[in-house]
Amino acid sequence: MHDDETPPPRTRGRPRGRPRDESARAEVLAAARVLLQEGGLTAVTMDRLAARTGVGKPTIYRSWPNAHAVALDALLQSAALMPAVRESAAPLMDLRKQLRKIAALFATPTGRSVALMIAAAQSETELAKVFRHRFMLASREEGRRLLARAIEAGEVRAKIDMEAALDLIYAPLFFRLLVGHGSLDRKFVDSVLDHALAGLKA
Amino acid sequence: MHDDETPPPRTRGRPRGRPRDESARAEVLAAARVLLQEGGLTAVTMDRLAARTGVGKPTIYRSWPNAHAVALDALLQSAALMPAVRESAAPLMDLRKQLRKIAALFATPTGRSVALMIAAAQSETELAKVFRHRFMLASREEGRRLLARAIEAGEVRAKIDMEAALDLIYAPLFFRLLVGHGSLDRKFVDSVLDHALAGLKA
Amino acid sequence: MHDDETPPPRTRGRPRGRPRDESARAEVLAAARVLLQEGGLTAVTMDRLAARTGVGKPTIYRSWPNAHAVALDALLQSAALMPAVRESAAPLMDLRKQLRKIAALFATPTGRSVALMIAAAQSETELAKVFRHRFMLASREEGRRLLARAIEAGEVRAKIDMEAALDLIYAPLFFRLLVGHGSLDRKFVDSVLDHALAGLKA
Amino acid sequence: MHDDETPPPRTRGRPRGRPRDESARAEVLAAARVLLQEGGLTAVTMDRLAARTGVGKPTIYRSWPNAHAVALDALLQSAALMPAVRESAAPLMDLRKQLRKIAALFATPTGRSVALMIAAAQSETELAKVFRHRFMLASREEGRRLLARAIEAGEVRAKIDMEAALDLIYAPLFFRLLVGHGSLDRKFVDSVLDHALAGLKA
DNA sequence: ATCTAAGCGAGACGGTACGTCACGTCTTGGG
DNA sequence: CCCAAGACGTGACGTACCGTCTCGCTTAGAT
Repeated sequence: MHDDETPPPRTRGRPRGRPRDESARAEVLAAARVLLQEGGLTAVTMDRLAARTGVGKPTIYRSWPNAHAVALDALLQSAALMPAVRESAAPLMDLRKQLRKIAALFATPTGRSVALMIAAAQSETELAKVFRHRFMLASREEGRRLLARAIEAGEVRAKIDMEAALDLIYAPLFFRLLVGHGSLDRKFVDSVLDHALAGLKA
Repeated sequence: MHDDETPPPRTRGRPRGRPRDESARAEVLAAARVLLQEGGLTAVTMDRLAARTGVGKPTIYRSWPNAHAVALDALLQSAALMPAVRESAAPLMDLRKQLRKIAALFATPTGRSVALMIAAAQSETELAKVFRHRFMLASREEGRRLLARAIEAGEVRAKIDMEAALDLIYAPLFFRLLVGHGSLDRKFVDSVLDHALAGLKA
Repeated sequence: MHDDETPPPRTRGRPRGRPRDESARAEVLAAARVLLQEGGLTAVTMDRLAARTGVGKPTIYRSWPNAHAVALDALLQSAALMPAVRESAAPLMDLRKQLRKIAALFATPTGRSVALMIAAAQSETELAKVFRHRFMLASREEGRRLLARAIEAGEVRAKIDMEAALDLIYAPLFFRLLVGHGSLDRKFVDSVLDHALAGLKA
Repeated sequence: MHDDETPPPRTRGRPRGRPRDESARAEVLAAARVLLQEGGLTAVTMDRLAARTGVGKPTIYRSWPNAHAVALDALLQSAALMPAVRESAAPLMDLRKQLRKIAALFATPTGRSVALMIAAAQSETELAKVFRHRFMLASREEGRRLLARAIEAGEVRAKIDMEAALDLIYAPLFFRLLVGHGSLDRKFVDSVLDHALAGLKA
């Protein structure tokens, strides 16, 4: 997924040469997941990944540019991250459900990894962008759709600053995850959304 | 500031022996500031600090537990960070002014350092707590006071969830700083505040 | 030349399958020669040979057991190495001419490669033996014939230790090549031969 | 001995800072000696030296520029290499004794290491020069003195080309060591010397 | 006027991880 | 059945920092 080599636009045919060993990639990602849990992001080192999996270091470097990239990929593969919400006829309720799911995810050990990842993603790499879009903005985009539908339904007034509104709703979640100054439970999520919507309603 | 050494309970008199060289501490912090700007947080290493300042590594370790601590201290010393706002008779305007100041700070190169610091502060050290309280929560506490005064003044209704409201207002700033998906200008700040207050007003 | 594969005892007909591409062998040897000049023996690596020639690594391994073998082969192909001396009626003069030729060869860049090759040939491989016989002992054998003829002609006394005498004459050349403590010019060659023959003459 | 740092001409006082741990250096050299015997020069790698001795790799690099340098140093420390011959009243006999000693040394496993070292010393480093002078030329210089005394004593005629004569005597030893085409026993040494001296005698 | 404890710079120490290179082998699809 | 391409596990390379330690030298209060 974070392969550093842009495949040539070979319209047909395999790319020649021995294909990469996908099982090796999978093993590396699995090991990265274990290491993430055991010791956090800093525990995910190339040397350890290679030692645990029996995969050679150059092989890992062929698929990822550095150890953080592996960790990120491992995190992204963690299933059901930021899962899409089934959209019903009540967009604001869908929004609430989505926020609750995110909060629940952040409350698990994975949440800690995500926070560390946000931290590591500060360096301006392509990787960082991928992470931000996949993790921090994907839900926000889904929220944009839901909010638009709420406007159509007349549940939210049309004249809002969509970007500001979205940050208003999603930022508090990440803020609490990063700062840890308060709980990330359903009550908090509902309260945030209630206060935000109070200013958005028709 | 982050000195790890509990001062001996010597009730009076100097502690015997050669006193610490305060000028060395200052030089180290200055060098840390330069390194932060030059190459970000990862550029602040003990070896480089020692080499640039001519201060011995053990001397630095006497005052800080690790390189990140020095960087944090350097950042904290950056004057006028999160400056207190002079409180006027219009608390909501004071709040707006404060948010604008924060946004302005985040838009400078220092903002980038702050973001990196937030990242580094993810590890659960005493240091991280200091940083979070000093940087991320100090303004929020000031906001709490302002909001309380606005309630007294009848500009905001009394029945609000203060914690949620505060996150609603402050989180978007940090969110944009960390994710960088949008500008951190006055327009954004005002819009966020307007939408938030719309749900809070009496 | 160093092909490790015994040709199948197929008495007639082509050996089945795609025949080896002889042009590939030539390209590899040419690339090896270039690399030898550019960076010496250590610059001749399989990866580089394959990359420069567009020949697959396994293909190279089919013809040579390792990179040094290719370099040696390239060196051996350098034409006119240790050329046979046309034998005249004056065997001692022929000997002198041969030594001068060797010294002249050693004084060229090729000489440096030969020295490196001698070095590399220290490991006890079949390759090393080939190199030693082809490079270091071939001339010595020619010298043996010349010396024998000189004995027949009465120019050298019969009672000599032929092996010792040959080393006496040829060793100094290689010694200077390897150690580089003195020039390898005609004057040196003549002087060595004069002193050696002084003890061998009838 | 091959320390890469020229000590400042500090006439008095220690060089500041923690002094190097000489016991670590000794351990490394000992390990190098073992590795040399076990697997020859190529077995002496930094990783193995570090692993066997418990000395950190950077520490080894502080004292030697690369693994070959360690091996060379280990070899040079091998006591009694190219030992000085006690000079008697019979310089030609002293010479003979010296040559026999060298041949005896070359016949031991150490001889093989020396040959490998000569090989490795082909690259033009400072190390190579040290090795050549210490190993290959030291005895030759001793021979120069002995030959000079033999001339004084009238045992060898005055009009000889000293450089050529020395190579005539010493080169065959190294030649046989490197090429291995014949034994390096006392008989060979004596025969070489006899034939060489036959052309040098008064 | 000593004595003595602590801080000072310098820099070596054992470690860990880095990212790269070359090795020699293996595995593809295509010729 | 050979070919190129190229991925594979191995293992060494030389470097950067880490946080600790050991030096000989101030420095300055306590004796």
